[in-house]
Amino acid sequence: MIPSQMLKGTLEGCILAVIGRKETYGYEISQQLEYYGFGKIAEGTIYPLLLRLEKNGLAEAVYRQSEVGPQRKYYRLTAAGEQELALFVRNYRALSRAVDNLLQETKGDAVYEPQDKETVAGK
Amino acid sequence: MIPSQMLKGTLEGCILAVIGRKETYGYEISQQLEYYGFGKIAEGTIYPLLLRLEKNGLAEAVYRQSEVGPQRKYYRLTAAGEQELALFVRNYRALSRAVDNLLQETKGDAVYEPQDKETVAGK
DNA sequence: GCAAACTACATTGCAATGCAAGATAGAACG
DNA sequence: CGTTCTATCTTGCATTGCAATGTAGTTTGC
Repeated sequence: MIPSQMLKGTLEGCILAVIGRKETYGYEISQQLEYYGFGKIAEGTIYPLLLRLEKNGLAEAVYRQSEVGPQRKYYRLTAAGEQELALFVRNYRALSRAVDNLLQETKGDAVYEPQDKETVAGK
Repeated sequence: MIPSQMLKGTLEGCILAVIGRKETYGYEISQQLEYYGFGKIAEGTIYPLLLRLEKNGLAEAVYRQSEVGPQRKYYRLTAAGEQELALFVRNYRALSRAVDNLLQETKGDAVYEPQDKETVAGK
């Protein structure tokens, strides 16, 4: 279920993308991420991340009443947030290409030629 | 060039993939990664990671002489390392699918209906 | 009314990991 | 000898996902 280390750096961008689509709040974001196949992302991950986005000026928030529970804190992207999102997409594509290049050759398992002889040495 | 946070968790798997293709050593791995589009990965990243792989039984190493410089420490995957690599590939694919799902809808910028009624959920 | 369940947000402290900076050392070349 | 390229390693730091925990409003059932 997607190891946490692999989410580092990616999750922030993904949450920017979620917010960028439509104004939304933490609890809903966590449901969205699950829907998209990220698995259950802990609340202890999401809320601090949202606060960080706000603190860094990438998102801004307003409280609104809910008819079904406590107040919700709705986030939307700032201009800086949209730039950051665009940057994330570029970076993610770059990583994705690199990994795909590599794994593609890994599949077949024998693309590189055999190398020179052994000259063993202790380890 | 690919922010460091985004490499977390992914880099280890990629290095497993590089080693899995053919026995190789740290310095060459760094050149391979650059060739594949990962950018320059610091040596302070690669060598500790290789030591960790060895310590965790995912790779094993032998020293060999080089004709052009100091000794090289060649790594190859253990059986456990190959399993770990296979696991990484599965996890990476899962993440990749999730992000692609999300970004795909982000592109057009207006895939979600302007709702405020529930009727919720994904498209 | 009261307990449970769901919604909703937040904080604390920890663990994993990429990286900068710096050290060490062999080989080749002018 | 000094510089450059090859090659490995260590220390300490910053970032960030997450478990654990706390708070609080709303709804439902007894």
